[in-house]
This record gives sequence, C-alpha cells and structure tokens, in this order.
Amino acid sequence: MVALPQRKIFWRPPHATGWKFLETRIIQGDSSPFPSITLPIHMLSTIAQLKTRLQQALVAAFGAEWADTDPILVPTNNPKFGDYQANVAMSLAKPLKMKPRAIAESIVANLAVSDLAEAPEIAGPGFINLRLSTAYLEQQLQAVRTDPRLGVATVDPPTRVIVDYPSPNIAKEMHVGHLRPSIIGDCLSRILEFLGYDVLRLSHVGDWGTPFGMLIAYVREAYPDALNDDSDIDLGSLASFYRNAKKRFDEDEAFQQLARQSVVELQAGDEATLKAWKLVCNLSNRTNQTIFDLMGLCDLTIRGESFYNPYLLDVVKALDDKGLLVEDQGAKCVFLEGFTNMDGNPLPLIVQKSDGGFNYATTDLAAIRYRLDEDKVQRVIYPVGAEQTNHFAQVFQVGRRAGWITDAVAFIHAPFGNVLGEDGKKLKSRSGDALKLEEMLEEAIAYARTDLINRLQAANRDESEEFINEVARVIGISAIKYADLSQNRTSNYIFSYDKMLALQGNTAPYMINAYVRVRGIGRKGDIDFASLSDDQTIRLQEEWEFTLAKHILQLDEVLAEIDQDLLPNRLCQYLFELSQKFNQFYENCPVLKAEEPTRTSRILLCDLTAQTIKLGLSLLGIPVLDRI
RNA sequence: GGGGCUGUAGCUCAGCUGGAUAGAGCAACCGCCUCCUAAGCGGUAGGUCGCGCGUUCGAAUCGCGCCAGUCCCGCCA
Repeated sequence: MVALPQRKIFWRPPHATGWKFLETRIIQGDSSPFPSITLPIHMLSTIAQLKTRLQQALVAAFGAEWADTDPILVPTNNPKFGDYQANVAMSLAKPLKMKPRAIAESIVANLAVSDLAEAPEIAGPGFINLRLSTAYLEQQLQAVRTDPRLGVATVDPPTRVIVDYPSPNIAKEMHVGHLRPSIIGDCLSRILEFLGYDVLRLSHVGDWGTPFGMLIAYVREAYPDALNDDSDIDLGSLASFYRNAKKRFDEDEAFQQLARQSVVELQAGDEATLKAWKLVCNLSNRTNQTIFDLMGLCDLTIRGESFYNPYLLDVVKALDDKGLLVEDQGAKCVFLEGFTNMDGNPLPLIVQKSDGGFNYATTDLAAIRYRLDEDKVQRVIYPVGAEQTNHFAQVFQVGRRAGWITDAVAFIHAPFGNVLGEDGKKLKSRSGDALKLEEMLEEAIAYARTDLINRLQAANRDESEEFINEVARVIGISAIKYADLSQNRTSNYIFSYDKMLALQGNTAPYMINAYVRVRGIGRKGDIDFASLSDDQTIRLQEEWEFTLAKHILQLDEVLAEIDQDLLPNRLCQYLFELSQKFNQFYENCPVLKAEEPTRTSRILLCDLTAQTIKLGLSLLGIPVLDRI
C-alpha cells in the first residue's frame, strides 16, 4: 500500500480582528501551536499540488531556507491571466534584494508543472500566471466522475465534532428564532459529516426551570389521571395545550401558586411532578420533530439541560478546587478577565445563584465537561445568535482557566445575525409575537404552490395534485433554507418570501432548475446516466466546456474552506456559479444534437454537473427534483 | 462608560491568507424561443468600497482615530 500524501489544515490564528466575530476560539496565548487536522488526499487538490511545486521551485532557485515561504497562490480574477496566479515574487523583492520580475523569472525557470499546466507566464510587476492544461483537466474530470465522492477526500482520523443546535425551549413553540440555528446547524453538520468527521448532533433543549411550573400545574388540573398512570397520555396539540395553560395562569391566582409550587416539587424530584414534566417534554419533542421532518433536518440527539443536573454541583466544586470561585453578594462566581461592568469593575460569571439555584452558564460548563470527558470530542460548534457572543466567550474562558478546554480541542461559537422583516426590523408577527416556525414554513410552501400553479396554467400543463404538492413543498422549504444559507452567516438578513422564491437569481429554484435541465436532456435523449461507462471520457473543446469543467473541479477547495470558517454561503456561491456556467454551456453547446464523440463527452459533462449540484445541494439540506 | 458586529451600485448581498480594470442577483432599459423546459441566455446603464490618517511595491481587505446603525454588559436563557 502506498503511503498517502498528507496535508495539514491549521486553525486560522485569531490575530486578525476581523476574525474574532466569526468564531470564538480558545487558544492559550498567541504562541501556542494550533490544533491541526491531518487529511489524507487520495486526489491531491490542484491548488495544493501547484503550491508544492512552487515551493520546490523557490528552494531550487533561492535555497532551502525559503522552503516554508508561502507562494501566495490564488485563483485569478480574470481568465486572461490563466487559472491561478502566484504573487510571491513581489513579496520577496525586499528580503532577496532583487527585482520582482527577476525573482519571478528564477522561479519559473525552476518550476516543473508541465504535467498540470501550460508554460507559466510572467506578467505585470511579477505575477506568475498558470493555466491548467487540457490533458490535466480531462484526467481530473475522469477521476472525479468515477468517484462517488466526486473527488472530495475524507479526514483521517475521523475526529469527533459536536454541533449543538437548534436547542429550543420546550416550554414554548418553536419560532422564528429557531430558523437560522436549525438551517445552519443542519448544513454545517452535513458538510462536516461528508468530510469524514464523526458528527454528533445535539439539541441542548431548555427542559428545566420555572417556565415548566405553569405547564405541570395545568397537566395536574386538566389530566389528573396522567400523574398516577404509567401510560403516555395524549395532551392534544402542543399549541392548544400552551394556550390553555397560559389562560389558566393569567386568570387564576390560585393556579399561579400551584405553578410555583410545581417548580419546587420538580426540583425536589417529586415523582408525580416528574411524570407530568416528562409528558410535557414528550409532547414538545414530538411536535418539534414534525417540524424538523417538514424541514428535512437530520435526526438530532436530544440532550436537554435536565441531563446535566447531576453534574452541576460538581462544576461548582471543581471551580472552587481550582481556586477560581469567589462568593459575592451570596452568589458563587468566577470573575472574568477582560470583561467589565459599567462601573469598570470585573464582571462575574455566576455559576450558583444566591438562592442556591443554577443558571445556564453552569449548565453550559457542565456540558463542556461532559462532552470532553464522555463524548471525547475534539471540536464543538455552537451555531447560536450573535447576541450571545459574550456569553460564549465568558463560558469558554472559564472552561479554559479551569483546565478543561485545552489546545487540543476547539470550542467554537459560530454566531449569526438576526432575521429581519422587510422593514429592516426584527421579524415579528402582526400582533408583535415571535412568528411560529411552522407557520413560516407553511407560508413558504403556499407561496411556492401559488407560483407553480400560475406557471402550469401559463404553460398549459396539466399535472397531478401529487406532483404539485411535492414540488411546492420542496421548492418552498428549499427556498427558505437557501435564502438563509446563501448570506454571510454573521450578518442580519431580510426575510422576504418574494425574494427567496424568485425564480431567477441566487435562489434554490434556480439551482434546482439547472439540475432539472440535465434530467430533461436525459429524458429527451433516453439516456440512462447511471449506466454510463467509466471508460468514456470527457473531451474539452469549447470555452464554455472549459469554464464549466474548471468550476466543477473546485468543489473540494470550497468544502475545505467551509471546514475552517464554517460559512455555508461559500457553498451557495459555488453552486450558483456552477449553475450559471452550466446554463451558459447549455445555451451554447448542443448536447443531443452534437456529433460523436462530442455528444458523449457532453453527456458526461452534463451528468457530472448534475451530480455535483445534487451533492452540493444535499450538503445544504436541499433535495433535487427530476421535473418542475 | 466598556466591548462586539455591521457600513461596498437605487435595493439585497459576494469579495478567500492584501494583488492586475471592485463582482453578482433584483429593479431599469435593449435584445434572444420553427432549436435539449425561456424557472434560461446575451447586452446597456449604475460605485468618492461610511470618513480620515497610517503600514505596504500594492489596501474594499491590515493598523489607529472618527461618524452612523445595531447587539451585549450581575444572579432569565
């Protein structure tokens, strides 16, 4: 067995201020080594290969001391400069005391890339331009085409990653606030899983504390048998259950007293109360599951706050043992470094309240310990709103100072912005409440359905009810997801059914349509893509084919970027450009009417495009359709 | 008062470790279906990259300072 080449991907160091917001990473001082992941590459990415060649050329030209110099290899922004450009010559002008152009000439003289690219060219002040050779591209296309993973390598070893989302509170219905964590968390976990990580999806649901008093009291009152019975009594729909409980709570003072009493009993571990609590949790989880199913989310492991109850006291004790705990005004706290209150005094993180109760920081710390000790996790990702940036920075800081979080692991807050209404303000319903998640999804489907029916009528097409329902559901849900994922995670975005369902532009329907076009070619030409022989090859001729093919081959680079920066919009951007390039090819290069061997070559290129779109969309959590 | 983030075309947003003429979609205007579904393609027009200073051969990108918006800052999550 041949040893596989390896490359190391380093966490990006946190020096740049622009990065702080992207991820809160815990690193002990700037000089410490960053955790690294080693990837085996069964098909070395083009950019990695070129980089290696350039480094070898640097050594050959200027000596071994330049071996670690970054060749500053980037894709060109203009096809006339080729596919990639190395900008290292300019940066070496000063240390080498040479003219950049002369440096570039020396590098090129020592550069062996004939198996990958055409003869390098030097342009401008000293740019080294590289254009991939047709033979190399065709060889790469063939390798990708015959690989179920489309040439994307898996990580080795498959380290464990926990993605913590969307963690709703069980005492409320899921609302607009859960839209982004659900979609982004699901997408990131799919991408990381595809890259070979051992992904554990945990939903840290809010299933403990005061909000349950009211609900438990209502179970007692409305379903008195439920507490003594072992059977799982049906509490009806979650929405009506909440509504009724709230009504009782608001109208009756004695009921409020009962609710408060229930909280005390719950925390004391009273069995009948626990039973009622469990019933509420089950109802909520069941209801949320139907929403997850509608959204097409991957299955989650529910590990709520209550799970960590047995570990909370130990967190406090451990902090005390480390000498971090300070009692202040009756509360047990850890005073934070770098956080001050409005008076300029150090801010505490309260881990036990003056009444002896615990709060969410304690639970988060317990979860950190559990995930390290029991789950043996290497990386934990929290896709949570940007409002909680301070909270995570604080909890991670305490985890680090307690010695739990080390350099070998990464705890990452992947923050996102708010969902805004078309008025640019935080999205709310007419009545001012948070919009219910389920209603948003249903509305998107209804919009898609109306659009579809109008279009079918305009085209004089007659389709079955089943077809219409399926397409409306897929387009509606996909549009909502894609609209969310296609924007930079860190910024707010304006939620608009009209825009996300627009049939043109950077939207889910546009991408799905590109896929449908390939399927259309298959139907028209009676081609079974699945049975295309591995021996047949793609031959690139027209400019449109080159442009499309080069883009297809960049999938692994995009996914490698997302592995590091956790920004799904990069994949959306990639797929949008892929679809655009395919549409241009489709417009300019006839497939079925072409002469052989061009015809077969183009069929293969179409199929590879479709496979790439399908895979890419699936990583976003979006399915494809054969016909729309 | 302190801190985070955001500020790029009329609108919504990309812009990767600083790199050649700052991109896309929508909206506007002009074209393209006897031809694989036009949910498509081509073109025109539109920008002091919030402002200033600095670092650099080179800055939308890095640093500092302002301005504007937004979020957070002790026992809720």
